[in-house]
Amino acid sequence: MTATPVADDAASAACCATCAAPALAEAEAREAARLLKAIADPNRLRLLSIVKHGPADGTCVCDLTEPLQLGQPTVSHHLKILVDSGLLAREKRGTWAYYTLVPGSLDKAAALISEL
Amino acid sequence: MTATPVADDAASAACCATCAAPALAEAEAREAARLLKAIADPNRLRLLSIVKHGPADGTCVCDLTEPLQLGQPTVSHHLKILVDSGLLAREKRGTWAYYTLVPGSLDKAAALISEL
DNA sequence: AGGTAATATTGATGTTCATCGATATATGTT
DNA sequence: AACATATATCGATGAACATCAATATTACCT
Repeated sequence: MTATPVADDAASAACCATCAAPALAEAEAREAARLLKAIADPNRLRLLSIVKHGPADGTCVCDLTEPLQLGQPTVSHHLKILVDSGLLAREKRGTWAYYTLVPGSLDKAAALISEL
Repeated sequence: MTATPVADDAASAACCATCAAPALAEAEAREAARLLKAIADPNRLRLLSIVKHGPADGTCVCDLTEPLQLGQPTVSHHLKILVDSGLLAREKRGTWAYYTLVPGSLDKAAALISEL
C-alpha cells in the first residue's frame, strides 16, 4: 500500500539514482503532511490517547464527548478525520459506534518524522 | 526540560496517581500539537529533510529557496516557525544564515506520537 | 560613506480549519 | 407504527495560516 517511492518531481535533485531519499519530493511531502496534520490537533491527540488506553474492543463516542468538553458534532467531525487518515477504525454495534486504534498506524506516522 | 508530567486538568480522570499518562491532559495536548503543527506542513517537511541531509555545518537559505519553488520571504517565514519550535537552529555567518537540525528534536517529536 | 547582496519583517489577501446549532439517519423500544 | 436515543451530516461563522509584494535590516566591499 506504500506509494511510489521514486521521486518524479522536478525539484528532486537527488545526489544519485540509488541513494534513499536525500530530500523529500513534493508529492511525498504533501502526503506525509496530510497524515501529520490529522494528528497535529490538541483535541485529536486527546482522542487518540483516550482510545489507545481504552478497552480493546473500542471506545464509545459518548465516552469521548465528555472528557473533551466539546459538542457531539465536533467530536464526530474529529473522529471522521482520524478515520479518513487511517488512524482509527469505526465499528457500529447497535446504536453505538466504537472506535479502535488501527494497529501500527501511530508508529507509521512517527516514522515519517524520525526517518525524515 | 520536560514539562510538568502531572495533570492538573479537570478532565484528567487518571486511573491512579502514579501510572503514566492514561490520557493526555489538555495542557499537554496543546503543547504537543503546537510542535507537531510546525512539522505538519509539506514545505516545512521538505525544509527539515533538506537541512537534515545537508552539510553538517548548516544549509544556507539560498540553497533552500530554489528546491521549494517558493519566494524568499515565505521560506524565511517557515524557517522562523521551525526555529521557534526548537527544531532548527540558526547561525549567521557573514551575510548568510545557516540552519542546522537541533539534535534529538525530531525524535522527541516522533515520540509524542508513538508514545501517546 | 556609498553601494550591493542576503535575509528578516511588515501588511494584505485568499484559503483552510475548528466549532457550533440545526437537521438527518439509523437503531432499538413500546 | 410511533417514539426515543446515538451518531452523522449540513451550513454558517470566526480564527488561524500560507503566500506574496514591498520594505527594513544587516553585513560585506570599494
